[in-house]
Amino acid sequence: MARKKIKLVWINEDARRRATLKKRRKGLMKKVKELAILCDVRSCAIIYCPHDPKPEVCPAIEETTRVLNDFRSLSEMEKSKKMMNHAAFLQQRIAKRHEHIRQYDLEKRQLESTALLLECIAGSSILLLSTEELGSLTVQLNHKAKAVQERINELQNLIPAPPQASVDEDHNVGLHNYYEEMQCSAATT
Amino acid sequence: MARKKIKLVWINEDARRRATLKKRRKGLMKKVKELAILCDVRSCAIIYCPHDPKPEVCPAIEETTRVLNDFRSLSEMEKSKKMMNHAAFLQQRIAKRHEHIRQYDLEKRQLESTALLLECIAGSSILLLSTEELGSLTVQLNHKAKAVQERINELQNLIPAPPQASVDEDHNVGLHNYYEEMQCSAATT
DNA sequence: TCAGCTATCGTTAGTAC
DNA sequence: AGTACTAACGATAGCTG
Repeated sequence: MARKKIKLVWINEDARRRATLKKRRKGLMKKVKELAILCDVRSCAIIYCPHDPKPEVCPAIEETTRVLNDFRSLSEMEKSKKMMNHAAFLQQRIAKRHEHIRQYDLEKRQLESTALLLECIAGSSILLLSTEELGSLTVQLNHKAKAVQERINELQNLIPAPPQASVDEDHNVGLHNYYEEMQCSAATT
Repeated sequence: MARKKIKLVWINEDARRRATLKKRRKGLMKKVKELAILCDVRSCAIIYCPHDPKPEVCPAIEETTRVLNDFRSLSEMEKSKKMMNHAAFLQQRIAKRHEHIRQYDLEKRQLESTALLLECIAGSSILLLSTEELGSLTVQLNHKAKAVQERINELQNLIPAPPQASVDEDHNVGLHNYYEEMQCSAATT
């Protein structure tokens, strides 16, 4: 989009790809925030950077608390205006039933793709999880993760601990680490 | 960004705001996909449109399966090139230990904000969950959801079933439905 | 590696239908 | 409401220090 038009394919050169990622990530996050302000929509973008296994950038944590604080500071009158009464809610539930039915179709399709995802997690480094998919995968991942963690612990006994990392962090490994662990497990079996 | 520069504030006119939302949402999703392709990062954007309480737009479900299918269709040689061997993985783990330590700090901070979120879920309709936050919330939500579901079932007995929705969908309610249910529960207690 | 710098490109606000 | 158009604007690829 600048001095030269680039083709929409994986950038091979490492430096160029990382520069692009940094620039575009910044631009993307800006646009997410702008949209949230301009149109008052809850919006969130998540980008997992490779080789940077931190939970990652997301315009959410600060933004979330800000939005929630705004709601909290609303007057009680404003709040009650936003709250529907009991009867209204029941009627709304009826009107929404057909919506629900459509939604279950979506859930069904998601379960299918979830099965595919789970299959690939064990052997690939390429992952793209949506919020919904993550939710349904969490339980299954936790089971898988336990077995993998045991394997990791076994392997830990085979290598010396590095000088600057004497802290034993292995008793509490977060979900986002499991991708590495699984690759490790996959490579050893 | 066009005929006239607009100030970064909530757009008051309903038609103009909706038009902007539609255009920018499209552009945003395009950029998310581009970034995923150009830099091979897992990326995801979620936008909740007002008055449209459906699970919402996300460039993930089709994209996920597409990306994974691409990976599957890679030759076995290409796959093995992407796989690291056992020893390399162990060395990589050592190098990444300090990364992990930093990560646990972040997790701690996230737990704090999660507590705030959970508090607000019960009483507000304003939600903005990141992937990580959703992951950690799922377990707690499932407990909450069970209690809410029982309440819903009680209420179901007080209203007649609508003609076009005779399907009993209440035995299998997805996570994304719980927001409504909780509002309902909150309004009735 | 990182932070400017711009030419150039992509996005989009307003408009017309 | 939706599409099509286009002038203007913002984002950014490649460069430089």
